[in-house]
Amino acid sequence: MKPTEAIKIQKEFREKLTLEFPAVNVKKIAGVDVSFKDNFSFAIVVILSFSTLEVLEVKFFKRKIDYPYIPGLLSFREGPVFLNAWEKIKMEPDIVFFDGQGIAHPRGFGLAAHMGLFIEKPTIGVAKSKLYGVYEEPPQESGKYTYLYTKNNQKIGAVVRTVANQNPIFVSPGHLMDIENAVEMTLKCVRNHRIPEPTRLAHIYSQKVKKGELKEFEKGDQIRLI
DNA sequence: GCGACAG
DNA sequence: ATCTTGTCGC
Repeated sequence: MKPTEAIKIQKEFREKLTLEFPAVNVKKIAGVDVSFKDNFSFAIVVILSFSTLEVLEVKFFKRKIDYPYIPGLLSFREGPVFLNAWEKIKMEPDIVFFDGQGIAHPRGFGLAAHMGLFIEKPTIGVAKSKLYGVYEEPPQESGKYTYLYTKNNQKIGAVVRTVANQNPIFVSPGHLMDIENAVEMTLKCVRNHRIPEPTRLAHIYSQKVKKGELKEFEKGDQIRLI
């Protein structure tokens, strides 16, 4: 697909986003990440308990890379392989965290927003750096944050300090989500690292998968002696 | 034209 | 993202 065509699709589908979080009781959440090696991409989906952050299920999918990295078009590179892995998940998470932007995007349609429409689930974008928007540096204390705005002063996300004196992360809602809930839920997933658990674990697992060091599993699979 | 630019 | 080991710092 040509970039101009992909951009047209983003402008068309952003209209379908719902930036409101349905009042659901969040029990299980998911973290997604994609890694690359040679000519292959490896997508990982990790299911966690929202209250304990315990890992309940891990599934992955490998396929050839068929799209280049183009700023603003990340979902066309990582989306397909993610959807392949998503189909393997047996549990049904209430929220899905992605390693990238939600609506904090040039056309308001980043990876988390795009995938949210596909899977019809509330999604949140958690990026390590900014793609689009203007903001003021948040205070150095953990848990503090400032907002991300478009050039027209429209609020599109938050710049969150998850760990004191460490670089902030960029949080923005995808689909079926709002900024306040996105920030609140993201902070609840932070343990002792800058990156919240869903995305952090997905990243660790995806690194192991491409090295052939990870086996998929789901709760109950654990083999134990005794 | 110049700078910015998720992963 | 990836190419890559040890090393400085909280």
